[in-house]
Amino acid sequence: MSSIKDVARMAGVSYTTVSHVINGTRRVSDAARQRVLQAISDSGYVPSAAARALRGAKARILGVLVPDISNPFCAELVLGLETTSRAAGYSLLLCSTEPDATDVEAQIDSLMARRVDGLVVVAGVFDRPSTAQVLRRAAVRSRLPLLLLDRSPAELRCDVLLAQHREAGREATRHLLSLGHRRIACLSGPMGLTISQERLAGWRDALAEAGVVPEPGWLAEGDFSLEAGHRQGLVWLQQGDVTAVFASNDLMALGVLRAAAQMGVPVPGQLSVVGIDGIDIGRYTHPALTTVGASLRAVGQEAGEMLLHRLQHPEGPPHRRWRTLALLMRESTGPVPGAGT
Amino acid sequence: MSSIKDVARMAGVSYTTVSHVINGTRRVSDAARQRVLQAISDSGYVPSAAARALRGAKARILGVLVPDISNPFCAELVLGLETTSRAAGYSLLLCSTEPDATDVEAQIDSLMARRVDGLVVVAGVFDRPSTAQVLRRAAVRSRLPLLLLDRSPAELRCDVLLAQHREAGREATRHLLSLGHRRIACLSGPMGLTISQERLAGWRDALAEAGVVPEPGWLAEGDFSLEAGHRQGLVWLQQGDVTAVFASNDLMALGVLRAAAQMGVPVPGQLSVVGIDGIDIGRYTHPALTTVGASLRAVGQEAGEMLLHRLQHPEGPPHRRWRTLALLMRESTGPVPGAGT
DNA sequence: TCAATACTATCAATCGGTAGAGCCACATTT
DNA sequence: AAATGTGGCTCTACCGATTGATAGTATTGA
Repeated sequence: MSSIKDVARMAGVSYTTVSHVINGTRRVSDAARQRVLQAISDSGYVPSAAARALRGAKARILGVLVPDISNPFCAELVLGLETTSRAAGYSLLLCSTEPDATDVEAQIDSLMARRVDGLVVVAGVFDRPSTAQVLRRAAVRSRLPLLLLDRSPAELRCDVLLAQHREAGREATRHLLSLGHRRIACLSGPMGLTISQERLAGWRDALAEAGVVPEPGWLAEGDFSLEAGHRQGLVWLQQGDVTAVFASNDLMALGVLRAAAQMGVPVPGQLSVVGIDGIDIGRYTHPALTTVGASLRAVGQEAGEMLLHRLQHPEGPPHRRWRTLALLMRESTGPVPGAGT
Repeated sequence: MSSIKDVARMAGVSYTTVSHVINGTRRVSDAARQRVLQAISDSGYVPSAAARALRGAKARILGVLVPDISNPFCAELVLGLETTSRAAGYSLLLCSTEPDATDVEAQIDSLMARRVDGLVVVAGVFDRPSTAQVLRRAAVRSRLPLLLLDRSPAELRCDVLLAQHREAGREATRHLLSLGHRRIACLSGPMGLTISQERLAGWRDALAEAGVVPEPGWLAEGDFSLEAGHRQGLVWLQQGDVTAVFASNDLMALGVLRAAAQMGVPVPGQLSVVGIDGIDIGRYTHPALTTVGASLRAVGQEAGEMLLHRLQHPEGPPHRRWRTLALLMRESTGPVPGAGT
């Protein structure tokens, strides 16, 4: 790899001059500039980001911590993030922490070592206590700008982009209730995660409002995967005592749809399913997934904008924005069976 | 951010000693070591990767160029890549180039500036002539180890992980033919992409073998998106003159399935659909998608291993591995309608 | 007692850039 | 003619780490 000195030698100038040509930081005669540009183009020279960063400039990298990039929720989010941050000249260092989340701390260390300018952390990642602690320390000690998605820990002063998960869960469940369902199961995400708890609470809220007392078998815990939704969907359908399922995320909801299809249970004729998130593919399944969500690309973009804004204004008060989750009524929910037309 | 000097000051030793403690490069007395470790832990010091990289060490970053991270094909691939590379201590710098692929060169420059140790490039990205040229120059000039997925340009000497796309297209189409289909449409990916061309050629091969002359309306071009599959699916179903669709990737195939569901056309009763790739979600749709593919996580892992191996052995001859695509027969394909039982 | 031999720990050069200070030649002003 | 200004470039210190050379201090043996 050629360095600025090689270029300087080729162009017959000092390497300071090369630097000034590249950065436009000082007047350089046209003759010298031309020779330098020629040398740069001939050698394919690209200034070392490491050296620049070392000299005091920013690294222009954002770290992204998501639980699982193969979950469209994360993937679409990252896409939005990429769009925004690339436009601002930032690159993305991606960490997909699950399922072997044993060494998340090592990943964070590696981000710190690279002196990322900021960090976007998706809720699920933050919910591991050890990870949260490492992040907290990092954010406090090195003033690392942090944008937390869907999580707002009281003890950490950082920007957050939140959603009303409890309300979302409530709305999803209310939607089912309004269709006449009473026996509504909840496939929760991992109980250790705040968003799971909130969405679950929303389900409980809505049932309570309607005077429905959930039976023990109506609640199950999954891990946000297709597989988990599928497995639990089969269980519920075999037992046959719920008419609707509220899944804590879209991927599990799709798994439940699959289970229903596999067992020949018509959706929404015999079973209604609602998810949360709004992943793109939910619009294209059959039946299309009713869900509570919003465009995840837009969320990613907004998250990127918030973080970039913070980089510009490191000292301002923490921002707290809400993303709106709306009921996207599609085809996987319908009137409770036997409601009498 | 604290530096090695701060740590040295806190511990009352020279910063050389701190370095030796961190790296275990030389004997340090227990007393000194303890003080250094304490200072490191107190200050939350993490060595600067930039400074290390500058001093001659590797950056321990791999660049990843994918067309679209929100396509599960890419996302699953990246997940596999992440698993392998993280285990080896490498981080991933992610670039999702589409749809506004205008500044891919800027993205590559930014990767070069960061002196990534290696680069994984997914076929679609390489198929843009200007991008290919930039990559070629970069690979040649700075000996940047490159792993190309699904593309093997004659003029570039680098490692490749290939698949028999033509054979895959042929196999998918043959599968439809073996079910009695004759009127088989092809929803190709962008014609400018090599994989699209190959898969398309496979479709032509199989039709020719069977003595079927494709009609003009049977071929359409999409952009690998759900939306494209959906749109074209509606067109074909409205025209009603094909009994099967071979889609050049799974996402478009899912779009076609959606179109069929929407128009009340039973699959595989009235229409058969086959895709290529093997994305995970294809197993969970209804009907589950018949496709020609393999575990994409495994492909990502293999790609990672190949690239890491290359980093260890920069001088060896280029490797050329084949990933196998196999027909995954699921539920979206069946006998041609009216075949008479 | 002194030299040779470990051990430790420090010094200083270096990587590739950036930027303040300085230098030189020429033009303009008084 | 001397003083001043200015455009164009170079010198050099520095960022944070690594590493070969080196220095200081016990320990050991003769």
